[in-house]
Amino acid sequence: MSFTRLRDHVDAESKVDEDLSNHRVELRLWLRLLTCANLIEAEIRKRLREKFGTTLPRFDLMAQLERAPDGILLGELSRRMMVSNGNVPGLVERLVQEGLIERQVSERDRRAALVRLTDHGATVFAEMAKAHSDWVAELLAGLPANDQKALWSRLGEVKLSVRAATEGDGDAMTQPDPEEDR
Amino acid sequence: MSFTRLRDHVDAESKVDEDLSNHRVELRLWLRLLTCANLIEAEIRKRLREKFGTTLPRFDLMAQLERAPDGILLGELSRRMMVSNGNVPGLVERLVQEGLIERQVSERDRRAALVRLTDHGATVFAEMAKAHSDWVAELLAGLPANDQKALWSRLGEVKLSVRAATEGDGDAMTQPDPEEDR
DNA sequence: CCGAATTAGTTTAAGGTTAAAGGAAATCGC
DNA sequence: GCGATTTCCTTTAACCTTAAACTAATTCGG
Repeated sequence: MSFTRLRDHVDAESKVDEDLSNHRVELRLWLRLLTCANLIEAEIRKRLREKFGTTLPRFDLMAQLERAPDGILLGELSRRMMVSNGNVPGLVERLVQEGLIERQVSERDRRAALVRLTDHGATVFAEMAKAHSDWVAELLAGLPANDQKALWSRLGEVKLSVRAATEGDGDAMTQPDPEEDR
Repeated sequence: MSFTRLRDHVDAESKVDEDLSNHRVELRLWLRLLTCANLIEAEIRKRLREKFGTTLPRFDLMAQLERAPDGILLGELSRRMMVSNGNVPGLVERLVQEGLIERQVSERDRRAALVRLTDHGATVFAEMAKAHSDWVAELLAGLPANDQKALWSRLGEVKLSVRAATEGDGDAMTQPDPEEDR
């Protein structure tokens, strides 16, 4: 993805022009962030397909289950995956068909259903997770470890800034971060 | 999105353990990068829908056209948008229906078709681009300008690292960056 | 208790996304 | 010229995604 432009000039002194120059910095930052995320994500999707015949959403779903050995409710799953509720049943159904996960309706609350990895699913996921980790390391190998840490910290500021700016604007679903992103 | 885990321990000295600790750093960086991109993108999608009744892909397509006043070929469009070719005709058709863009088959090469913004499309896009720029500035307002610049630079390294790692592995389509991301 | 509100999940319609296969026009090599 | 190749675009099938409407079970307030 990509977008926008803005043909304005910086180094002005009025409030308005200061704002415009800020826009440019922020837009450029956002566009580059998006470019990086898209490049990495595209490569991971491609390799998941080629090496494992699976997709990123399926991998992501299994990753959530791997962390919840006792099973997890569909609603909680959609929250952790940061996707809408309606997304989940289809995804779950496909993984059940593949024998990688299993569904179990709760006895106590017959609306609720727990999903968890099957033994086979756990085995398959372990392989994929290893490969995934290696791929990410490979893709980011060009950055010195210190730069990686610095980047991670600054992205923490980004996260806070965005969360602060979107809080309460109908943002009912405050999304949890992935476990490794704390 | 989110994924992966890795329950390993750092501070070892063998090559293998060093690698594992590197994985953790890189994974954490990637997951946080992804979280940030998703948070921002979700908010922008939401506002485009609520305020303008449109979608991010449509906005993105129009942004590309806005930079190419003489029109652009569909293939070039798909390259700049970083989406596959098959994606474009449907998107173009919807925007043509809305009267925002126009298609014109080339006289010289009857395979080729140029698309460009209509006058109405240009007007509408200008409004949206202004709002979009303001939104991004708002979302990133929590970061000091210096941090933004530092982040932008480091993300440049990320981009290079990923490009270097994916070069030649069947990566026929080396994607151009968005204009503001140079 | 029992009606109202809440909660868990599903379905639906519309759209975005991809890889792969295919059609049509232009170009290349001889 | 003309067959092979390349290029531009479209179509297809499968999947992912969302918001919104809906079903069903549970809980809450009297």
